[in-house]
Amino acid sequence: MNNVRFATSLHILTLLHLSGEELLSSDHIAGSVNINPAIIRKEISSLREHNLVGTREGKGGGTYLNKAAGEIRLSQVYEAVIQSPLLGRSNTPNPKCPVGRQINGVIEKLYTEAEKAMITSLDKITLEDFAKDFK
Amino acid sequence: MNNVRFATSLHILTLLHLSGEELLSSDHIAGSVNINPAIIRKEISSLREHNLVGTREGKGGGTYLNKAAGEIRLSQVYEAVIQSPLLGRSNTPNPKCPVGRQINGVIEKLYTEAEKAMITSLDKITLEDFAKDFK
DNA sequence: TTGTACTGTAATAAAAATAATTACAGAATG
DNA sequence: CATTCTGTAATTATTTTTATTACAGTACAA
Repeated sequence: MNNVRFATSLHILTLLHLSGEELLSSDHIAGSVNINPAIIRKEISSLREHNLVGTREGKGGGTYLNKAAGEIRLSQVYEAVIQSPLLGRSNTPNPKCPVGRQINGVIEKLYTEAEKAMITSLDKITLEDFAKDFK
Repeated sequence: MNNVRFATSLHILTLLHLSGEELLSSDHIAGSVNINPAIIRKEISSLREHNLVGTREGKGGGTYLNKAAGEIRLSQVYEAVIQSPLLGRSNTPNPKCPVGRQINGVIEKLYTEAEKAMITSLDKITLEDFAKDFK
């Protein structure tokens, strides 16, 4: 996962949490994250698909947390954002070689285990916990 | 880490392990992984810096495991290969925003924890264990 | 009922990361 | 000293990721 999406989503969610009831516009969020509002809206789109946030369109619209911060686990944020295997891609090895033929299966099993360990650690942390580190 | 390096290194090490005492050339390995020999040599270079393998130059040369497969933990392979944060990069947020100002620190702490959980799971598996899945 | 301020989304372009290729000097062998 | 390897750098190509632009659609509120 060599991108910035997880960090961006955490940033968005933190802002929403700390802003209480107030809806935040993508422009406002973009100003804090320091990236383009269209990217923020796209990211929010993923978060919304995972029911972590809701949005209201039109004038005065914006985004809000769809559940209490204590109910949002960082593992859910990870799930909303992940698109490629945590530990990287695979090769397309030579099927004529016994190792080449089997390695992707073996690697996938390994990666699944390792990712699970990571997700378990994220699962213990809620957005509320995360936000407590901001003074 | 959206690249293929971990998979490549695992492949290399598995071949070396299963080939016993025999030195393997980068050409031979490249044939099984199905990538360019120069990339294999570069990858081997990292593994060698981490003392996982040794190489002999010149005619008849090649690469060999530098320790017993049971002594090589997959966490070490990960360390040899990792170059960017497991969970992705950070933004360069707006320092005028309280959240923007602090978030990279908070994220780093989180990422470190999550990565540690993942590494712990890799640490339990040796190359020997890994290779047992090949029939 | 119309102007304004939002979102959603797609299309495109730009930048960055990754992988592949090529080349060649140097090492060890026989 | 020809051959077969490695090490490494330079270059190019490819893929991924991010940024930009544009505009239709929604909702509010005057």
